[in-house]
Amino acid sequence: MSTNVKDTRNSQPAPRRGRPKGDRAAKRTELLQAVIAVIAREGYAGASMRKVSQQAGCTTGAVTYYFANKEEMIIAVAESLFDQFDQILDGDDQQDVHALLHHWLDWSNISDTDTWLAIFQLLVHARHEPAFASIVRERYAALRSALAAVLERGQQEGSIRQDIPARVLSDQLCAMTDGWMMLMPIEPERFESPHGHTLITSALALIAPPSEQR
Amino acid sequence: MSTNVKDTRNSQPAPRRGRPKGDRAAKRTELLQAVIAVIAREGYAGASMRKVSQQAGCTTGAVTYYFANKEEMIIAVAESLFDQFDQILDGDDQQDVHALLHHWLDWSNISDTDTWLAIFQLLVHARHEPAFASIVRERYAALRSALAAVLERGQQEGSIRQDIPARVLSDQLCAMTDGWMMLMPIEPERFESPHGHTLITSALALIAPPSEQR
Amino acid sequence: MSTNVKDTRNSQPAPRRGRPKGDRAAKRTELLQAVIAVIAREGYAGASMRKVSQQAGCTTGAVTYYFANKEEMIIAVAESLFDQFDQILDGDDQQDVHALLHHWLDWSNISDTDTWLAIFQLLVHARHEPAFASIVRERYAALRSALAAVLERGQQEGSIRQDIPARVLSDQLCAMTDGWMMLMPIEPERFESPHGHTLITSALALIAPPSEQR
Amino acid sequence: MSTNVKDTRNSQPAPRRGRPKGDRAAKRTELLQAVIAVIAREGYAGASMRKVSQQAGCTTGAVTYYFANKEEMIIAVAESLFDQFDQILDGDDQQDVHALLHHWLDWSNISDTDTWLAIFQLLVHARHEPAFASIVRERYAALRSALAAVLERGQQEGSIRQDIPARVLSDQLCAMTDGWMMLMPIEPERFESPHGHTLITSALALIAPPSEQR
DNA sequence: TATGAATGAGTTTTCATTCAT
DNA sequence: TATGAATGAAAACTCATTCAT
Repeated sequence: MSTNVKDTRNSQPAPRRGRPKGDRAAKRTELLQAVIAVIAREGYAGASMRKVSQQAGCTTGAVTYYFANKEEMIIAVAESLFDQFDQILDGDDQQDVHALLHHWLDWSNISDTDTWLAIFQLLVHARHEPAFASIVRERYAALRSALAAVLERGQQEGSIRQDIPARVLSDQLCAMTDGWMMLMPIEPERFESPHGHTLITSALALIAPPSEQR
Repeated sequence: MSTNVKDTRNSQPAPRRGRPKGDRAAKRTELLQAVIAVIAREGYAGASMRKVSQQAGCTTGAVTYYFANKEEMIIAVAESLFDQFDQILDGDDQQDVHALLHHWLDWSNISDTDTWLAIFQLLVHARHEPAFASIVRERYAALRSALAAVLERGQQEGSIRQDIPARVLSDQLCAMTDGWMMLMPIEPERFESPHGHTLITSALALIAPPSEQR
Repeated sequence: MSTNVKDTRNSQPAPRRGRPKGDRAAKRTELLQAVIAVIAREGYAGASMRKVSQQAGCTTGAVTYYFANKEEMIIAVAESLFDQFDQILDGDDQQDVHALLHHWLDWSNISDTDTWLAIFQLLVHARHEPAFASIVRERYAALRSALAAVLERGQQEGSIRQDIPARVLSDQLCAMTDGWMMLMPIEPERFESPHGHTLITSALALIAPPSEQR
Repeated sequence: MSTNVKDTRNSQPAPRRGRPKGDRAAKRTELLQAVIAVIAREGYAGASMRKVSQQAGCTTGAVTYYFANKEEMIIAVAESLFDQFDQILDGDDQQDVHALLHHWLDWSNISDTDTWLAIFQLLVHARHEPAFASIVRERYAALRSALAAVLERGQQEGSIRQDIPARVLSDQLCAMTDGWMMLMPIEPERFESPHGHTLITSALALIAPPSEQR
């Protein structure tokens, strides 16, 4: 089953520059985007490999050719999703704490909603996909750490309350956004402005120092 | 396959036919508990009616006898879950705000973890089960309102910060607990004491009035 | 299974006059009508015993109590249908050949359309219900004979063409009405007046003596 | 169960997987023939996809691979049946009215009885398969029109009675053959020669001009 | 490298039938 | 008599996976 056929993959002619067209990696990325789109649209339970192939406009054989099995595909998707997630956050100006938080909290700024929806779907099912759960643990922990670092800087600057450790604040904020994401597809009106804006403002108020409270 | 537990099930005296003595409502409740257990254990996607029947120790025919189809079963489970959830909250001493919040936030107090896990699984999939989504909207909104009422009382007593409307605070706390529930099965160690206790304490600190902050 | 319990049935208190209320036979007849209604509405393939019990407003147990199994029920229905069919025809003034034919051909005169629809459904499936096929052979042959007798009388009176044996004419007319019945549910507009009337008139023209033709 | 034919099917060399050489259309046609055979043998109600797959010597998965669902399969069968039916009629010498009628009426000439039996089964159930009913309306109307055209030619030639419109005559003949088809499986002896021949001869007599009648 | 026909286990659902009450 | 809970086989359908081409 796991023959050595794959070894020949490394014997690509030469590392071409730019986006390698027709390349294995490119096609794989294309398929991963299709998977993400399907998960965002149909949910995790409804994401069959057949639908993925239809979304990607290719055959079922193509999907199983690029991914040995479904588990491998899901894991690849998870990694890809966290990569995209990291990029979204890395694009931020890391100097300004409030800007980052606004960006972090304000999903309306986020170009690709599919990423959010899909990652959430996978987070929920991570429990039953053990191989994928460890990825979640590692990468999600990294995200929380990144946010914690920003918050700690804010605490030093005096713009974030200091009575709660940055790490804990980070955990709370992450949990809160996860909770929002869960209800967003069910009650979208609650997350559109101006109501949605209130959530962000009040979240910032929660973590502001006492001097800024009335 | 995973365990030989099933063998003990097959050694039942004999598959009895005909009209049993038990009443319909009791059996229905029993089946609903089986569904909840399966969802909590296998997740929503893995909750097939076959597994439910095995969990309940009956045939698939029996399950479809009590529930016309899967959707009806899921809806019945949703109602049952919210009922259980309401009971958990109603059991509280409604006078003491902090006690309620402790209870609300401290899942270690909650006897039946299955209820939490299953309700969360259903919340996530409500989006793709329209008939069920409306139930979630109504009943979950009621839960948030109940919490908001308690928080408002706390604000009048001066034990809850007053710069954020009680309704918004309630939304934030609910989102936060949802976010915790999501990660709990993946990283259980983060939610056991003493670490878990820190989460509750800090959540209470977040909503405490500024005078209590340092 | 076929215990002697049924023998006690004959020990009814006394042969009451009129329609025996609550009697076994009455209930059975009631159920048969329900079966006929279901077959007419849902077709043979869709006529499950559950639907019959719902139609009759009783339990599934009641149906299986009155009919040992489905085959027996279908046979009972077949007999009942032919009985009703005979009654419809017997009600006719047997003197007037054309009146009978009109009645025979004009289903709009027939009070109970269900009888026609159900009997046709059963005729089609008789082939795969051997026990029922023999009933069809006997009773349907009797119907054709009755029609043939009327036609023969018409031939003697000179109102029916004589170049074709009455028996054959009867077969042709029966086949024709069967063919109409088949298409009636699919293309009802073709069988409503005035178009439907044309069919009857022309059928009568087909069997009229040559002198009446132009 | 009824016969041990199935045992010989299990002794196939080995259930081959993977892409076979045969083209899709050919296999589809093969499957359609299997469906027709099953319907002709078991009736519409008994034509399950499992039996179809057994008839075709493949798995149920293969059948659902070629037909998205049963309705689509039935529709494909209907189209195929009408195509075969058209071919039967097109094979005729269209010049000779009586030859066509003989062919039309004489099913003993028709090689593939399955076509007749299956098409009749579907006609009966068209009522409960709306998507299929429209096909029946269109294609069956086309058949009647074709027959009407031939009859009209016959009327002009003087070989068909002129007191009844060709279109009505066509309807009557079609209804008559449908009625025959219905009883054929139940009382086959009535449709074998010489008795069956009488039916055809007399049908021709019914539509003959009065001059040819005695 | 890529295809897509075919598989077979699994899912929801329906149904005739059985039987303790 | 009559009920209705429960059964178990079969139906339609889905899907991850395999593999000859």
